Amino acid sequence: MQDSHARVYAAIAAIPPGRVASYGAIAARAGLPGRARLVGRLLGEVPDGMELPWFRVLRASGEIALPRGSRDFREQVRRLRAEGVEVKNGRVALSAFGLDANLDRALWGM
DNA sequence: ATCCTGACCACAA
DNA sequence: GTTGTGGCCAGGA
Repeated sequence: MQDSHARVYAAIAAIPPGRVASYGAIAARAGLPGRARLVGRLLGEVPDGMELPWFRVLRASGEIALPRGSRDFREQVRRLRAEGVEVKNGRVALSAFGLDANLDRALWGM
């Protein structure tokens, strides 16, 4: 396993229950700014058994990244709501539940 | 080596 | 809301 992969997993594992973070924010917290796609790729390869709060990772827009109506999509909504995160129309308000709502902008913007 | 794809992101129209 | 553009880069063909 690559060191970068381990750091991404650690960053995801560090999201507290009831909160969410974007792919970009996770990458940044893993010391890999600008590598949001790596996070997405890794999440697609998470083995069923692995203990990881993958459902707390959303797009920068707050949308769930999975296809609407897919089994995993519904699973993600269910698990988020189970810990108090409001999901409206496949989306979460990062301003209310996001860990670093402004981090993405700070990294790429300006 | 190249080309294409993708649980991404921001910015400008 | 919607493109489109450019950036990122691992994996597979």
